[in-house]
Amino acid sequence: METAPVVDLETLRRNCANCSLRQLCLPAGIVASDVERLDRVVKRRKPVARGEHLFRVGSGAARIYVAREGSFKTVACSADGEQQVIGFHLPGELIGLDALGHGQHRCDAIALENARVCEVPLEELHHVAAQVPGLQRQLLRVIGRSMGRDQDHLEMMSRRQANDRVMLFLHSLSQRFETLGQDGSAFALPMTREDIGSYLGLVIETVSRSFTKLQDDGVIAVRGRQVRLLQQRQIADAVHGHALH
Amino acid sequence: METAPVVDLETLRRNCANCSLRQLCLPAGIVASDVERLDRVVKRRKPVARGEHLFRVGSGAARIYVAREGSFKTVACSADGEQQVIGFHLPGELIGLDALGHGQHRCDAIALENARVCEVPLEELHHVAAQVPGLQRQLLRVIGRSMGRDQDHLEMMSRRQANDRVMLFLHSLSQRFETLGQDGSAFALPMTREDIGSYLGLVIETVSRSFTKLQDDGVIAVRGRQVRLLQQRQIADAVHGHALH
DNA sequence: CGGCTAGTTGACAAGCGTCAAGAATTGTGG
DNA sequence: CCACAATTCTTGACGCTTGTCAACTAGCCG
Repeated sequence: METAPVVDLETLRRNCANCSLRQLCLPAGIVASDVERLDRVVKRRKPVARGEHLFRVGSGAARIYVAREGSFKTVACSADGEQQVIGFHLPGELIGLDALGHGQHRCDAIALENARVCEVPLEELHHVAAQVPGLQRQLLRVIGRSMGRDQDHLEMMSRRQANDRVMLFLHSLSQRFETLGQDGSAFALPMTREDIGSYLGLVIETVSRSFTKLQDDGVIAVRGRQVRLLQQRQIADAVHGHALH
Repeated sequence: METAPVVDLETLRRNCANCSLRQLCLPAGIVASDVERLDRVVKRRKPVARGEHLFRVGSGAARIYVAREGSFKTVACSADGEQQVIGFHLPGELIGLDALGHGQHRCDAIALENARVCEVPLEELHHVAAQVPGLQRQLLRVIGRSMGRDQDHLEMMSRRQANDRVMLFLHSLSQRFETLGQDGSAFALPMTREDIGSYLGLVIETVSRSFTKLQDDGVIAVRGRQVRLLQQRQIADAVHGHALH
């Protein structure tokens, strides 16, 4: 058996240049020869099993991660052990930016399903970015998009009605799935109701009741983690602040 | 009268190298000669009057700003005109990062008092950062700190009790004033109760009641916008999640 | 002095958290 | 492949916090 070709294929498939997410990720808008330079500093990591930590609060942050397959949650922990989900990370989205400010992670990152990540050492990224003009710009762009998702999250939290929060949440997920080229009107939630509740500042019972209410109103169809958005119009209206009664 | 020396003094005072905020801002950790290169691309702007907009939703973002004197709020607007304060910006803190993702501002920035800002054109900043190794790192650091404040905000919003939100808010402000070398235990709020309410997801009446309650409990002393933190210990406990009854 | 905005306080009710029980789904070992 | 356990999720009843509405007070500036 010839193993060499298999290794080559594997390597090729794992290159930034051949990655299906490259348009969303750091290589976007960078010429091929420069992508290769970026590629050399990116480490492809072993799969992360469901429930496994990618990093923990307090650990130093010499690198940032990109979800490659599967999704993650980031969880901030109070001193008393109370936890709060502060972000979900779908493929192509950055993980670990929370440590940029003071060099230590402020949250745990946990895989919601069996997943893979790319690992980018910050020091080497800086080195390449100094030489590749587009990379620095693209880095700020993906960081900016990450901040945009955080702002979306904040806008969910600012809604007083649980139903509105849940609708905004579903809308946001829908958009992100569509960005990934997937169906934004029907998808499987990668997280539990508990995670959703923590993320939205609601208890699990309220999340459950909201799903039921939205289904009764014909806005969505839910069965377990499978969700279908039936009245995207009504959801979009809620997103833009028009009251829904 | 010799006007020339006056101009020189003015210019000197306004340089990054002589700025009292330089340790918190982009020049931190950069050697003098490189600070000068940064300095050349930074534009010192006219004062921004209280209530005046620094930028508006939808406007393109070729630059980022640093509050220099006075503070700002950023306000996200739903389509129906409902507004939500998503951030406060004290001197030394960045404003305008919300446009990094898609090139358009997602919020209005409004001066809370008569203020001044420094204006940094992004394109030229990239140019300098590519040549000054420390600047790129420092840029990510200040962006990271900005994200850290956003995370603090999220943690306020995730508290269920209005009192906890207000205490976390006061604690956060206190820390930020101390970072500026000011007294963190007694300060003047630059924003209205309405702004605080919007920022914390509470109505103005609830904010008012929380202030009164905290004062009755001897945790703080409030008189209008003047606040004094009396039991920092109790506030710190609330921050770390220990219940306060 | 008078008008305006900002802030405070009270009464009431609605929405959500809490507690409790049960149903549905997933995982595991025989 | 089934049975059983462990999660995960749903539903109901009840009470409390907070939003809503309203009236009033305190500052501020012309």
